[in-house]
Amino acid sequence: MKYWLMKSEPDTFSITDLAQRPGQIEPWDGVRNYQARNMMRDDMQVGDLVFFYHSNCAEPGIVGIMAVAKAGYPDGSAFDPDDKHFDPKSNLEQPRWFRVDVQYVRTLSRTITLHELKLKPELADLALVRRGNRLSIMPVSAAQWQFILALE
DNA sequence: GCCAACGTTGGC
DNA sequence: GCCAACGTTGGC
Repeated sequence: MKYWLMKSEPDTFSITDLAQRPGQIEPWDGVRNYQARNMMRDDMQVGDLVFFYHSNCAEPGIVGIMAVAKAGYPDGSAFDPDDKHFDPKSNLEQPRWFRVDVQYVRTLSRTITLHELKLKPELADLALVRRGNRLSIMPVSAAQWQFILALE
């Protein structure tokens, strides 16, 4: 089993939104970055655990845990001309973008803030805290996962 | 709202 | 293949 971290702007989609979805499952679509695409398409498996990270908000940080409920499959939002994330270069025969389904696991008792994570030498290699990082999906090692959870 | 850091696009 | 222009991300 692997561990991941996925960012979302809470104004667009928050951990609370996920918890209120039917079955508490949500397709994680609209990702238009090749590195993130490759991870969803090739590496994320059912049962993998994922930190839910709130970005671009008053208190950026990890707010909850979710699980991969469905491995990578073509992101249909790329085929829909009315969708914000429509991409005319993606098609059914050769889909360019992929998504996974995620399922709510739990909300943390508090937000583990980006500020706090940056202060920990143990997390120096975590992509999230590295300068200039903009990846919206990133791997988390088992050691990093356990360390972060122990901060809760 | 600002802006640094990236990623992508497209002319050449 | 280079690189300037442009668009986006996301902390602050």
